[in-house]
Amino acid sequence: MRRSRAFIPTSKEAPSDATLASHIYLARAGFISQVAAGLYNYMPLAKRVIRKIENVINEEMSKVGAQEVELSFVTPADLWAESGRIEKFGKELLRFKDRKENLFVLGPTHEEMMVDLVRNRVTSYKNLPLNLYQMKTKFRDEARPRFGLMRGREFIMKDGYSFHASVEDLDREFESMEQAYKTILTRLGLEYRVVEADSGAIGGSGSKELMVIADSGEDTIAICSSCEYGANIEAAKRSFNPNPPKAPEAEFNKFLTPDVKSIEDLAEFLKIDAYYTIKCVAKRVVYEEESEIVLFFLRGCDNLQEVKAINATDALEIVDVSEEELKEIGIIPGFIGPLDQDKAKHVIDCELKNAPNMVCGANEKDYHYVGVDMKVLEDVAYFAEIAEVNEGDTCPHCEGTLSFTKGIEVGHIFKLGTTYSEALKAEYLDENGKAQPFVMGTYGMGVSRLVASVIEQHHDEQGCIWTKETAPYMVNIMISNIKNEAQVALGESLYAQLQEKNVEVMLDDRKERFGFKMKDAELIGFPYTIIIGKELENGAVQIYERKTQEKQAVNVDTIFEAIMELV
RNA sequence: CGGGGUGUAGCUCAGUAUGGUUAGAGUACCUGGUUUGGGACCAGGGGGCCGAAGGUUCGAGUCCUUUCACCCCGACCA
Repeated sequence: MRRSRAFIPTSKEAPSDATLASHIYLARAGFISQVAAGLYNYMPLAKRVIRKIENVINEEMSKVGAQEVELSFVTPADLWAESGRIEKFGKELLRFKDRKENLFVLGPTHEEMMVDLVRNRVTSYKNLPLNLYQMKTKFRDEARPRFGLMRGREFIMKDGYSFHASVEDLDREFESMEQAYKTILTRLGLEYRVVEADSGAIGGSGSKELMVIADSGEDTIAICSSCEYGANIEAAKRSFNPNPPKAPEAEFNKFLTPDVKSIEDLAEFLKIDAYYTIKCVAKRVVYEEESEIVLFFLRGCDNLQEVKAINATDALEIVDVSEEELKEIGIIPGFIGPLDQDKAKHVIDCELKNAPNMVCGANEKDYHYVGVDMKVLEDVAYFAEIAEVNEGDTCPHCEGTLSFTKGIEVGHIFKLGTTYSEALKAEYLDENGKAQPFVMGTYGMGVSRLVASVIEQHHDEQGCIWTKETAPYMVNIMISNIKNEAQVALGESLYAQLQEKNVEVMLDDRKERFGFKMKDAELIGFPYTIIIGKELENGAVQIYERKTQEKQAVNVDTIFEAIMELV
């Protein structure tokens, strides 16, 4: 492409609202332009990057036997009613009626559509397994889209779905897809981590997220210092503390603790470690039809993990509750304890099961119990994992310690089991001629989010630094002075030669000054720029590598071979 | 969905407290000239329903009411 003809509106100024590097540079370098909240136009450069990422995905998918399809973007609302997700998704589903008053939704994901496509067409175990996927625009009417391509309402996702006759076969496919996804991210030049994730409302027996490591990531992940373990903080586990602080020794006793309400005060007042205190987090737990106050008890040194709390209570959501609401039902904030607690339902963190030497509220103003042995509640209370892991906690799989880092969720793979096939009555006949629901897996990867992720990981103050597999053009040929005939002649000849070799090449033939064109090339982020300039008189040109910002002199006679070596 | 903020030239923003010539700057764009190794300079030029609708006033970018959009924090997010 000739730069003079290219539609690449670069700008010195970033959009006023852009905060992320990927948003700023993709906008400034003329890749994307915003249309409305969470909606972006992809301009030629972005389109090329997207296509390159899609090609990598396609190649890896075809290696593992997945087949590409494309389902319609507009989906009948009936299907969503059939699976029950029309309520679950709520306002995120963009709904509308056609001229015949039929209700449709723009597809936010395609489980229902894919099951509908396969049911009654694949009817025998002999035709399983089957793995179908598509690259498709998705639409989710998010409450708060943000961060450019990172969290748009409209975005491109690769979504794949597999169908199996057994859980074992699903496990095999899941493993194969995890490997394929890892290969894809490695090829794209991304540093990532595969982590265990919360399966959430979609259910299923397992899910893993592929996280691109970046400070700007919206997810917190816990990773082990010595083994491969990594997990989203929503799902992260830990081992019991192998070296707990020294336990306070006391006979079971009600103890006067005037005005001591917080865990810090309590630990200070009794001169004990917060590890031996029991904290209560009161929340309102919301179900489909009703809501109620639930008391969550955990160690004073821990915090409630809301996703775990939701899973433990089967709730739709959990919201804060005021002290007044607690007093109304006879609960005394600051002195809430699990013993003889009959005012509200409660959930106790599983680590407190059988824990001795604890201190907790006595459900009476200004009193705490000391010397509590939680064993007394062993058979009567509901224990569940509700505590959030802390940095420094012990890995659940080895002796290592956990630390936190931020990640961008670019992939999520699920073992769905039969959730959707049962809901949508999608069945096949097994060896005995008996109808069985498909065992399913689903595998998502955010294509447009990957575009942003590459830049989050690969940029500097000058702009984008594309990796080889993602670059919109591999080589930029810069003619420093367009009035110099020798420079133009060499530029044109190299341009033709590289095109001949199918190298993706840009020829900067604009009538601009050297500095302007360099800044532009750096902002866009071509991996290599061939600078044809003053040194041409002495038979030399330069190769500028974007990543290192180094210029290397090359003899004119060998420049073609030199650049072919690099690309 | 709660809290906050912003809408003026393609883009980034002044101007709005206290209403008053023809609404400004930088940048981008067009013309001409100079310049040609780090977003260069000089001269000239085009570009605006001041988010929208009502209202107050002799007069509204500026005051009042309504509304829409976008952004930020949080909640939410297979």
